[in-house]
Amino acid sequence: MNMSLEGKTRRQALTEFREAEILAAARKVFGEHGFAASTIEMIAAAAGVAKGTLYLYYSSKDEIFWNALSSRFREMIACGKQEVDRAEGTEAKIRASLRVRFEFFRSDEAFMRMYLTEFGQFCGPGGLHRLPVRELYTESAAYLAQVLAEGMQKGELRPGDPLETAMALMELTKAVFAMRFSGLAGQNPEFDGERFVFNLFWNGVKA
Amino acid sequence: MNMSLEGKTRRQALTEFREAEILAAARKVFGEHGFAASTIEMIAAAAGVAKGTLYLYYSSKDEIFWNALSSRFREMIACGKQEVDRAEGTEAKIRASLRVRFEFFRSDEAFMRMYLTEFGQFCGPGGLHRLPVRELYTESAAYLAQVLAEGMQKGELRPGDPLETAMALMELTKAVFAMRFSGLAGQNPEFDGERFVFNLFWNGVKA
DNA sequence: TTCAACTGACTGACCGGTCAGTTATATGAA
DNA sequence: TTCATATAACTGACCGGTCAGTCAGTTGAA
Repeated sequence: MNMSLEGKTRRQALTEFREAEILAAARKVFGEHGFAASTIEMIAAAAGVAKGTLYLYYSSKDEIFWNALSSRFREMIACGKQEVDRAEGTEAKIRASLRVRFEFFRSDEAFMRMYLTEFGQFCGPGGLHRLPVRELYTESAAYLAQVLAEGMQKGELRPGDPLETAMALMELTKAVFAMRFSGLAGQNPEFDGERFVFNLFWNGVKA
Repeated sequence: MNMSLEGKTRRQALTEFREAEILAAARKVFGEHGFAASTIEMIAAAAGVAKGTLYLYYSSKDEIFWNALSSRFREMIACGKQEVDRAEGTEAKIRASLRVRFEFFRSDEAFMRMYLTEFGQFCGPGGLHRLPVRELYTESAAYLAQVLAEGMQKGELRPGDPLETAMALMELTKAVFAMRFSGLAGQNPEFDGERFVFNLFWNGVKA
């Protein structure tokens, strides 16, 4: 974080730093225990502040959750769009999109765990409709769907519903991380999740 | 339910019926609101009994949850195993396994919603490790993994980790239902989820 | 001295689980 | 069949613990 941009006082910079600290703590706690089992006090403790301080920055548990998840998620979407634009050709664009997602998840375990444990929940039929999680999810699928639609148009990909296919790829990625982190599968250190997902998505299982 | 089997009094039959009623109500409520947001009183109301009555049949909210989910899930596993055994050849076995899953989800929306909203959650890193959900999940993947392993052996399928691949298929199935029911995609009535999942899994997206 | 930042004891709502009391059903003697 | 008794099934007010959110008081930088 650049803490000395012109136009920002030391105070403002400290405030932003504190906000980022709180959100990082929130991701850690929410990722470890899930939304319901996480308490405001756990988050405050993880951030090294008192309970009341959180309410100087955010007005509710929901808002902390939403900011913790969406801020990082939006970074991931932006980065994904950029890399996809940079890549040439359908296959390379799909690989780029996968690479960004794997890198974000690998480099920020708290974020990944939070996404794994809570995102599906919130998007699903019983999800917290009070939060615009669905829009975020849709947005992250949309640019990938665009790539797939063009690939289908050109005849490089089998015809099908691009949005549905894009979401399937995202869910496949999620599944691989979920298996790894829940200890259900993918424990072999030689197992390359990114390669596995791409191969399955691109070629299927048939020999 | 056969309520007049020899050896069962009217009482016993009614008791079993009541138990089933409670579990069905539990699936409905848990599926609609998720575990944390569902209260014992909501379930009691849905079952048409008082709060205390639930505790005559089950000893805790956890136990109700576990019975509601696992009883139906085990039926699905048993049915899947049977159909897979009956089918001949790798492709037919995979199709059979998919068909059973789709049929169970389609025929019992409450169960499907409960599975969608809560299963991943419980298996995941932040999951309720106090419940043996993971074992159930592993078991449901294992027989499919067996089929895939044999297919790989025979050279009909690309080589790979069978368990990982089996779980990927299960997650793909889940994803399709989740999209449909969350209204995010797959809304076109002509969209055939079962066909979509099989094609993607079998052939991949590449033309 | 000023005041923004921070604190943590406190409040009120909520909910899982209990249990003393009520109702429904079965039994069997008259 | 009728009534008395026993017991199983059920009820819902209540209890204790938890936790999101508040606010009067404290701290420390400028």
